[in-house]
Amino acid sequence: MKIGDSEDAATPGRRRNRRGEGGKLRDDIVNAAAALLDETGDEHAVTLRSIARRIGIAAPSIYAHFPDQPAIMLAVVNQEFDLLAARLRTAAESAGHNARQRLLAVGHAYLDMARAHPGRYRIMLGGLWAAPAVGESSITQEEMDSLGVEALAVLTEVLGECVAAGESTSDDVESDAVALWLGLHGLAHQRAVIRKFPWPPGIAERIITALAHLKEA
Amino acid sequence: MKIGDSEDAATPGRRRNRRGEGGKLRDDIVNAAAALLDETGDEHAVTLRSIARRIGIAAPSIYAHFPDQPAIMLAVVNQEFDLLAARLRTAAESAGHNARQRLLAVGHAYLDMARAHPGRYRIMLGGLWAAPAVGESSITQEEMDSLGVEALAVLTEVLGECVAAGESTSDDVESDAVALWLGLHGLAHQRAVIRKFPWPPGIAERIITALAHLKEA
DNA sequence: TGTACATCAGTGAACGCGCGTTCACTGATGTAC
DNA sequence: TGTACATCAGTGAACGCGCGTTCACTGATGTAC
Repeated sequence: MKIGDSEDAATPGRRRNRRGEGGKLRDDIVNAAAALLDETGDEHAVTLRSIARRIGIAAPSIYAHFPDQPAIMLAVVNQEFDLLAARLRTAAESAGHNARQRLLAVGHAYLDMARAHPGRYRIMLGGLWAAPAVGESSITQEEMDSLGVEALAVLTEVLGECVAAGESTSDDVESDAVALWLGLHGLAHQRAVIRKFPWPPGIAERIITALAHLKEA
Repeated sequence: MKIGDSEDAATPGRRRNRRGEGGKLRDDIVNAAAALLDETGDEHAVTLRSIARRIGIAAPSIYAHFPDQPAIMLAVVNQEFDLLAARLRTAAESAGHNARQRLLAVGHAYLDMARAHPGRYRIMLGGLWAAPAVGESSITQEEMDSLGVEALAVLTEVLGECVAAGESTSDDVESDAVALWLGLHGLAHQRAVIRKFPWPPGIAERIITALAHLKEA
């Protein structure tokens, strides 16, 4: 390599996929985008060129898999929401049969996921790619609407169990599940954004028990 | 003007400030930045050039008033947090002497402010300019830390009044004020970001009464 | 009252950068005969 | 079994764009004498 060479492809470790395995690059692209979100927390840092650089491909190669940048973001966010729903379900299952413990486990699983990947979480629930992207890009309204549904369903489910078990005095499980989600989100989001705030100890339990109308322990 | 002329300065309406009044441009810059946030919701849309275009000045003129772009963002956010605290105080005063009504008024004032300017709100509380900007730009840590303090103080105050009046069963006013703020923020932020969600009717009261531990009406 | 001058409030051209996107292309690999 | 060929999985150069930032400058306005 001569001095002065400058290429977009920084990591030469990558080998071209074999015939029929071209689809693997799609996963590499989505994972690279997620990693860039983790590092920067900024959706604008996820450019075709930054993704290409990180994987070690040429930028135009991405066009074989995604029509535009918002499509990549949607793929990341979709994957992340699926993962979130799965984590919440796992948390509920692992927590046993006590309704109150199941609900607390789900709430903490939500917060843990946000804390593990603040940059990703910030974009998932607060990304600008959301609203204005529809219409100007390849993203459809249905794809947008279906995003958080699964996760909210898990919350609604465990809250309903609490009511059935006499642990919660909620008079409207659907509405209180939304309220609970918003409270969790408020905490998760501000933790992801500011980090230095002197959070009161037990703030998570405080929010969950209040919004879920749990009886005193 | 000849055909083919192309200038950055789009609005020729502006007249140069008189001697000694150069500082007026500073306010114009901050207001233009806030207006750009309202229109786009995107901090990256607030560039030196877009601000200059909107005011009708040349981009380099900004350097006389701000050292860099983050400094402009901080000025906007500072102004907005001051305005928020003032609105919350006004809401409490206008609501009379009933502690419960004062708290509800403050909560709704918070939500109203977010709803009136979603783009601004999103950046104020979720902007990326926040954490990583310190150190790399002209923004100091003290400036960051002092941002939401006033608004939270108002919430703490009216919640304390509710406890004193026997309207709230909170056992820890400081912590519950933070919890209440986070619940309000969760709702305000998601409303600012997604907008199409079928919010349950009365979701705001539901969140406020639960987190403030208000007794049943 | 008149005039020279300092200063204030900006301007306009230019630079290098990273970006999305296009275009013609290349070279390894599997397949038909 | 050997070989020609189609196709797959990409490449590399180039374009125009908006950006932050620099630099030397300009022209109106208030002030000192």
